[in-house]
Amino acid sequence: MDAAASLFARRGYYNANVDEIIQQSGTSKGSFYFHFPSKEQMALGLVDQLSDKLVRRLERSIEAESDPLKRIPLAIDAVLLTFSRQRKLAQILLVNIVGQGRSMDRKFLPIRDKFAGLIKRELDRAVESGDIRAVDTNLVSRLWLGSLSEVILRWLLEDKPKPLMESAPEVRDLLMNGIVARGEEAG
Amino acid sequence: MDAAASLFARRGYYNANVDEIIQQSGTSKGSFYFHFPSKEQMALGLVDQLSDKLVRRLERSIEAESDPLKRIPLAIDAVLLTFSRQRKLAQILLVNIVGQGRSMDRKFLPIRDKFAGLIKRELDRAVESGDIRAVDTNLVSRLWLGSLSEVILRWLLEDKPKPLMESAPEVRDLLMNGIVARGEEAG
DNA sequence: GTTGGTAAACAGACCGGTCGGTCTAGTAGA
DNA sequence: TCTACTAGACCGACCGGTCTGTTTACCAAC
Repeated sequence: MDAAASLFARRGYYNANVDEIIQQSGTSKGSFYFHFPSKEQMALGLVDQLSDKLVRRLERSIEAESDPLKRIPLAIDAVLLTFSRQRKLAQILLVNIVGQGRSMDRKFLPIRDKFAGLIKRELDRAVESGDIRAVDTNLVSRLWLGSLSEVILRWLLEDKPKPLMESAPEVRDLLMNGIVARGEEAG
Repeated sequence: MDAAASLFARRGYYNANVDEIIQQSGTSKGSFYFHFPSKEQMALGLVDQLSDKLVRRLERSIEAESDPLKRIPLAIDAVLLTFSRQRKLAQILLVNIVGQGRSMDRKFLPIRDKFAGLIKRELDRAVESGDIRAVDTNLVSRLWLGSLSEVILRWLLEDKPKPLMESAPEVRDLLMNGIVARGEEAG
């Protein structure tokens, strides 16, 4: 029951025990283990599903725009906006996906690839069209992924976080600034 | 026994049980709980200690240089070099510090501040001296922290990671490029 | 130098709670 | 009556933390 993803979001993988998940979703142990082989597999599946949904959402948010140099900031905004409206999603996809022990972390690695891949594809488009410098898009996509993760992570964990969207313009500009072709300007 | 920090590095906080830590360090339960009030406090203390040591190390690596525009890349290199030589340290400080449940994560937040603070101080120097644009150093320090974390995290988790230092020059340039004053050039 | 006393430090058996996961007994629908 | 699914009591392993000693270090008194 995906509704019980809240638990993973609120307490992390290890602290969200199956009994609670069951209780929260109004079902039972028997039911849970009929549908999922194990807690681990269930978590893996959940994360997979959530990340797919997010990637699709981001792609949809930029499909209307064809200018690579506009698509990228659009996507950045979409990421920040989506997470700022869905803390749970952010918590799971950015925080609770790391630090669960080597083997778990490894299994979660492909998730990060999905996002990095999305960024990379956009960067590649922009490079091809000559709008940005011929950077190592693979590397840049990771730098960006890390940057965005960190900003959002702070927002999630801080006591009195200022609205995430307030930083959006600056984040966008700073990231773009690092890669736009000399002579051009971001924004 | 800090020698048993290896366990945290290898298995993560929740999977490193006290019995193993004890066994690995050749001591006993009684001894452990004589020195530390709890597993949690011990982990917190360990992380604190490790991060302090790293910060000092980084500061030492740039103290000889006074030109802000040279100090920064120097620090970036030092970070990558240190971690590439000490996987354990990286694993603990970058991976196992997140996703341990909300309360734990919150307690670990100050650690990230230490690093972000270090970056910020250097950026501030560079802004003051006019070497870089008047960016929001607070935000940039976080973007950079995230970028570096992500790059190192991949390197830690990937199967056949290429040497971390190979990416160093490019990471350095990309980060610098985003902030140097127009007309100047990084590196 | 030996004794005795004290407290810091260590050892490891043990406990109590927790938590994935299983198992048997159902129930609903066809 | 057969199958898909649900219920929830139960189990066994695990694991932080405690408890009861025992050792070690140090020091004072004789």
